[in-house]
Amino acid sequence: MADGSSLSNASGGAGGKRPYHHGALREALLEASERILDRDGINGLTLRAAAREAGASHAAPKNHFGDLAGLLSELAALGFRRFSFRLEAAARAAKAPEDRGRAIGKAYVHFAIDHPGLFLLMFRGERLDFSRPSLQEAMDAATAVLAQAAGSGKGGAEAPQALARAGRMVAAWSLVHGFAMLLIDGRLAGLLSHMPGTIGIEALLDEVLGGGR
Amino acid sequence: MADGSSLSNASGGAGGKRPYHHGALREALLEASERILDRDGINGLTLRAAAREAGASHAAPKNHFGDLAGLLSELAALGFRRFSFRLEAAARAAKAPEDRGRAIGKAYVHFAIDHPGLFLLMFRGERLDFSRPSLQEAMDAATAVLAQAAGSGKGGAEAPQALARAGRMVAAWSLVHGFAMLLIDGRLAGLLSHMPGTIGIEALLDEVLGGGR
DNA sequence: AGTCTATATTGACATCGTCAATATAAGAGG
DNA sequence: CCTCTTATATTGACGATGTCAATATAGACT
Repeated sequence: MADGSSLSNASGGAGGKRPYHHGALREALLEASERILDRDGINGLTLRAAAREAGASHAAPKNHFGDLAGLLSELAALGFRRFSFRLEAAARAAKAPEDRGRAIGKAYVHFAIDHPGLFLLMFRGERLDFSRPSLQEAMDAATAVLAQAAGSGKGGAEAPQALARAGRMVAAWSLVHGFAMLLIDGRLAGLLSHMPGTIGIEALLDEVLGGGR
Repeated sequence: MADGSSLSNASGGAGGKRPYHHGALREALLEASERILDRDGINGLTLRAAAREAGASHAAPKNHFGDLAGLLSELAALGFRRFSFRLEAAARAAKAPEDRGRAIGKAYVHFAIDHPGLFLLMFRGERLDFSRPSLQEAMDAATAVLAQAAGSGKGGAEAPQALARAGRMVAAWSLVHGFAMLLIDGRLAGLLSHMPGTIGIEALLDEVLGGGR
């Protein structure tokens, strides 16, 4: 997943003459896009920048993604697949079943911390094209992981029960999502700097996740 | 606040000849920007579009805001001031002190629902210039309202107490912020459509806010 | 009056997304 | 092997955008 060494066969070589056809330009563009996202933020991620970083001409992305929204959507889909993977891994790693929710919540926030640009891209609908099947599928899969995690207690389908279950699930989702968003946007930095001693994000996150226990 | 009639003195008049100097171009640009934000979303809000909508030349905003980030930041500052006002009004309207937190939470989400574009602009740091004093002040004021609302229980300044208090405050903030963000981004639409009967956003929000009681 | 300064316009440039036209390579079918 | 077709990539162009420099205008101040 983090490999990518086998994909770039002609970009940086000393041979100098790139073949007219890249061979795996789609993957190269996605990798370049993620690199740009991490380095320059989402505003630096443009079609032309991605093409440049991948060593292609400025209009090359059109063949593979059609559109800027297409490139961003495929990248977001990739992010959602990784996101699901990490959430599931965290759930599996939790020993006791009652620790699962907390473990998933921590994995949720940690993913946002590790990949802030990607996370923001995934959860900012404006620039994405939700009609893309790959994005739809990846999003649905991630949502399913979250729903399954929060809705562990089995309940009937009657309205009041359903509302209560949905409320618990959305509350848990909102809690971790809001924390991640506020943190990524630097909204908690001032608070943390005013805290005594060496209280960091982890302690605060533990407190936030553990408060409802 | 929603007036603005007295500011546009020469834009749409039948007289036709605009004076070289607008007289209140700064306010006109801000009003035009908010109109564009509501109509076309944040991607449609450009310097030139704002100038166009205000009936000025394409470089006019430079004199008042210097920069695109400047215009967006002033608009965000305006949003934060309105935000604080509504949160405080909600806190005042709450009869019992124990209802205050819930009232502020609902006001928080309602603000996001009423002004999604503005809310996203306010809480997306990428395009803002936080070195602007007006934005800083407006943000700090809003944060103070939230902090005061969540930290009603007075506690000492020792580390463990401070951590617990910060945890409660951040948890409450994260909960409403995450709910607002997910809702605005359409992430809860699928969930709501699958709910039986006529369960709407309000019921779900009540459930989310009441779950911790 | 005259001058100064804030305000607004015009024109230009680099960059961006997107399209049409063209070029190149790879594979299919003879 | 040789054509023909198709997928892939490049080039050039266009309008839109942010930003800057140069210029124009009008109100303020002396």
